[in-house]
Amino acid sequence: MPVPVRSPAGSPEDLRSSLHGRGQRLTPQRQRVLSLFERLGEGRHLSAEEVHQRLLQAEERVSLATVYRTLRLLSSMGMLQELELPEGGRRFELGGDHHRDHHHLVCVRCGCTEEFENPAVLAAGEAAASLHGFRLLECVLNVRALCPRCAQAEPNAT
Amino acid sequence: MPVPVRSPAGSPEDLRSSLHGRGQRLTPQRQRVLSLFERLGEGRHLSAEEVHQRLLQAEERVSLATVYRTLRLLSSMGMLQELELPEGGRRFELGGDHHRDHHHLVCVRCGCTEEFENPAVLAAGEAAASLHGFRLLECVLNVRALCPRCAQAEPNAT
DNA sequence: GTCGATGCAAAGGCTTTGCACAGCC
DNA sequence: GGCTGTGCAAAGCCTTTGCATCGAC
Repeated sequence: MPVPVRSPAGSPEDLRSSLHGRGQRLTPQRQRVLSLFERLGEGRHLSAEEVHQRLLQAEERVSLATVYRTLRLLSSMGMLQELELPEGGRRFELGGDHHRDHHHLVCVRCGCTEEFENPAVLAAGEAAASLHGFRLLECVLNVRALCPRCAQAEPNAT
Repeated sequence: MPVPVRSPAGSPEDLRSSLHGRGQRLTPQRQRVLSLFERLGEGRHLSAEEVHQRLLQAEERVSLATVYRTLRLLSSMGMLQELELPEGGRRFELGGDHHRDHHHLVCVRCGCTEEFENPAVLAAGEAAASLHGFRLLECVLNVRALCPRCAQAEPNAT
């Protein structure tokens, strides 16, 4: 295979060429948002407001409207991924290669989350999709639960 | 009615006693909302707005604010269950016995959904919960996909 | 009769959008 | 230099809340 050294997903060059392919541009704001997620590493979930705040703290001013626009853009490009965690509102994380089979254990009380993987889940999603003639895009398991600390504080089950 | 047999979950008697246990009351509005879901049967997903519209059509007027309050109440009592389908906004469905292992195939384009079950998913959720010391409440797999019709209309992937 | 529930309308988050200006290619 | 992107503020959606009245118990 040619593809020499695949540059890290989301590097400025990657981002630039992906954008140009769509007739769009690489701006400092877009770099800042993506690089924030890269600094944090995979598995960090940020809301739009948190992205905005962290950029402000890093002296990298980006307006909130642009944060929203950029999160949507990067998600549509697959560089970020939107989570489905109603407890905490909309959140985004880095979209790695694992993104089709990438699951969350969420504490419904304090909102803390753990990630895990399990190929059986993707297999179940694929089976269901093929049974109904759907084309699978992504398979997200959310396990709503109580973390050890909250389970202690709230002994009665849902 | 004597009601010798165990009344179906969510019957007026059930609802009344559950409410009274919490110092709350059985009102016509609350009956109307729950009975709407029962008429539709399990596996139907309605937004607050849809509940409101359907009640209006059935000449059972309930204000939208009360619909919201009632959906929240019934969910907290476990008689309804909130779905996590970001594509279509917040939705509710009847909370049956299957609710711990109850999954959705969602078309990201047209929003249509299919339900399926697969014990392997619950097993995966339980494994993850126990690994991290969490107490599992509910296990929801959302398979984001394209339904047959939309897949045809939009041949390119994510 | 009491106290919780309802309806209405107003307020509240969060997110998107219109517009003039800035800046990437 | 053209056309996309940005910032700001205003608008929009969905949901919740304050308050007077109603009605279940």
